[in-house]
Amino acid sequence: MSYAYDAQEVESRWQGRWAQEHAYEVSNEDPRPKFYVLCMYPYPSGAAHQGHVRNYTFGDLNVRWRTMLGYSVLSPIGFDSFGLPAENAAIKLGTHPRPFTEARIGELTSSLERLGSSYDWRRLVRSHDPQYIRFNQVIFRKFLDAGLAYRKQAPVNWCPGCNTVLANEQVRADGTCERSGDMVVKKDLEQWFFRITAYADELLADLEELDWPERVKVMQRNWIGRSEGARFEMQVAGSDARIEVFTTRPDTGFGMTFVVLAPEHPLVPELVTAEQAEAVEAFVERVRQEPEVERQSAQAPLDKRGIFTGSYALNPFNGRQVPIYLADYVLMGYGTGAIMAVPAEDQRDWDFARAYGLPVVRTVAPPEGWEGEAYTGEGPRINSQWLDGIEDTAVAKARAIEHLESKGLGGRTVQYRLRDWLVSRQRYWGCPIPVVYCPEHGTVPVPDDQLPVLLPDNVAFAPTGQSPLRSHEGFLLTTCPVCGGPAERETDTMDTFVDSSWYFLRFCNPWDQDAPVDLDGARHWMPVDQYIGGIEHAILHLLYARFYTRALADLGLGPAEVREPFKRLFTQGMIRMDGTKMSKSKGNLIAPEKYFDTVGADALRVFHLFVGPPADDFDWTEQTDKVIEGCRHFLDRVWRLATGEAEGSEGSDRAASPGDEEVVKASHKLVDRVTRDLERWSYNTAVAALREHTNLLYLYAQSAEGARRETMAEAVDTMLLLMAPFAPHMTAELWERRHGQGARVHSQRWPVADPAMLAEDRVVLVVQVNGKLRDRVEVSRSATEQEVVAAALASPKVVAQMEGREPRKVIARPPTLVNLVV
RNA sequence: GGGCGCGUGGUGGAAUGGCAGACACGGUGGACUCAAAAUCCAUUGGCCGAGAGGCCGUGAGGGUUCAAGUCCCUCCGCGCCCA
Repeated sequence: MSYAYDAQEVESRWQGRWAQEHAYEVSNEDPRPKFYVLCMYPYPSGAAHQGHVRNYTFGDLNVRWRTMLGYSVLSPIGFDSFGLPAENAAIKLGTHPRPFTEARIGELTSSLERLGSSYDWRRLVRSHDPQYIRFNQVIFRKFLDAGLAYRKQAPVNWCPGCNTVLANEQVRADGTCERSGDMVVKKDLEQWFFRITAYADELLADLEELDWPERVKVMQRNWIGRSEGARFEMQVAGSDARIEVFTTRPDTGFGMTFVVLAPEHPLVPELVTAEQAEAVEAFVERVRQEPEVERQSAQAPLDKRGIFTGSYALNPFNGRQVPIYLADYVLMGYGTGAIMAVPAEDQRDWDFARAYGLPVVRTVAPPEGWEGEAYTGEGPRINSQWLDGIEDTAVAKARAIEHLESKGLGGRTVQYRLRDWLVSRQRYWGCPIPVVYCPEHGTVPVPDDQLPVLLPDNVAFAPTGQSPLRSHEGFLLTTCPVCGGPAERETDTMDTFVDSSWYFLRFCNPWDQDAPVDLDGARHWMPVDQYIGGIEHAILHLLYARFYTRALADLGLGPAEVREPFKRLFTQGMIRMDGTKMSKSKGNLIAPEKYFDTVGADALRVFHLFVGPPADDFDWTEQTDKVIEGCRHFLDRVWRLATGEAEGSEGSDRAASPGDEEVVKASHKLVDRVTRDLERWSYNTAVAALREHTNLLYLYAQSAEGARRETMAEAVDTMLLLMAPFAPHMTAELWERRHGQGARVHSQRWPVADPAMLAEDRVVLVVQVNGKLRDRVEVSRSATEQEVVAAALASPKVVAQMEGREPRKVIARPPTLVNLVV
């Protein structure tokens, strides 16, 4: 393979210059309009993989383009450097997570630099830095003071593989850990939570105004899961006990023919009759062993999944006694842990009723000829006394709620699926939770002047189910900040999603020593104007960050007006191989280094931009290397044009001709096309336009009259400007060679197309007969309806198709289309 | 089961309701070369035809429209999210 230029030499030289010239360092006092571009900061797993390359190429393109548009662009980078992989590696290799992590950061940094990414490296933030730990802990303490952080005993998701608790979001739909793949089990433990549910309504409502992919908004909406309904109490027959239930369909209350409780429900012992005691106990014990997902996935036959308690409740609508059952699919953690079962209008209740021979009473009349089972649609109420005949479900719901309120049994309520965020982890490599337990004073936060609480280095990493910090006495044993008496430190660390929930605020002024977030800096730069990352963070990270930004604003730790962190979000597609995501654990990573060493970073960048829509997944195949070669080939063609190496590309100083004019017009069209494509994130078509234009310039250079020197020079300069965000090294080199020492393509203004040059005098008129293309005729741009129809009818091909018939109808869209209907 | 998205040449993909397949990868042919590589040029959806040209064609079927890859309905397949 022989190339037109030495990519390695050119690229490393320009990377050196950009660093030396501080090209992408920005000041908070910069008077230009601001633009904040951010790629989700990476977990440092070592050298970059193609997913990183894609992500950071998109980011860098935006940074360089926005800069050329005249913005003061904030482009920071950091590392999400706490987390399990480093600790697992430490256990496996006998090293310490810190040097391990820092070595991986070094490798990833090198990859990012070799890619040509432009960052303000002075603003680097790493989650494991003592300063970052300190501010993480300051925020935690403020949350604690404000009641946003609290500790409680809770059944939690425990991953036996990772030896730690997981957040709901980290458990996959099949009940396995998203990290290790082990089956997650339930454990009752004392855990720390953040009260994200306090913001549920706001997090839901504010999604509306975000310029985010609709798909991501839908996922967040579903995750928050707001449902309006009623909460009410039911009396247990022959007892003082009351069962509280939540339902979204209070209007179907007359159809409640039984009640179902979660097996863990605290009233269970009280409700179970002597005859049923043994069977219920066995049932409850069995359910306790089942993972939550299996309980909900409805695989096992239903008649094995529930049991009668022997007791009855009173239906508050009609006063009838209904049996009380337990079933594994009712969960204590959601709602009240008890449901009113209406088999006629709920399919799962229907199935349960069938399995246990329970009655079904329809309260909404299904349409004529309904042969289905449960009916959840609209229809007049029946069998419902004072609700009978009402067709509007909303009205019926309101009446039912009024009834409950008037009887003092309950009322309207809003229920969320969203749970509070469980943030404690029984692992070492994370931010310590800054709390001390004193026998006298209980839970005491570590005062600010004693922060940060840092991780000790000399710990044993054997996974025991307890944090390694627990066995480190020097860390564990401390004194109470209040009384000075002996006390123990909290040994759990924070979920790493805590670290990534506010790093974008820290970037605004990472030099501030006094507070996590500098209010002036955040006011200047926030919100992030363009956030770029993977769809896999659609729920977790993005929701937590939105919560954090609001909580910080409310506590005065962030600017009050900054409540949404990410104005615009772009979620890039994944790189896949053989149908699965590329990842280190699957061993199918393709390192970019081999491409840096051969075709160069610019070619790899152009490849990622060219190969398909940025939002779509891409399958890496055996053919991919060929496509990357092709991108290098394209760059070589541009290089040869720009250096005069391509045949005829220098041009001659002849007088201007109509052919030159066409080239000038094509350049203006190119500016227009590429600019619009960048605005709509259509990088693949932008590259296609650039390649098309290159092909055109080659033909121009080799045309009979030859290229005109000035015309060619302008056309090539325009190309270089447009390509500067795509292939920064090559364009920087060519620009300097063409414009002299010190000339910088990335400091130029982005070109603007002259609208007058976009309009052609002559256009192609498409002539259809009965909607089928029959001919193309050239007409004037200003051709009238009469003129285009006349031109169409004059075409010999059209005359042949018409076979002497008169058009029955003529559709004319001058000057581009005529359709003759016969 | 529910919701959302997607099905276009051998391959990746393009196409504000108005010329389907831009731009590439691969293939074929040519120029250059002793030869090859590299480079440059041409050609490349299928079928029929010597050619001019014609017919068919965007997962399947139907509909709306002068005109449908694009809008609507049904079905099939794939993916994602929630169950």
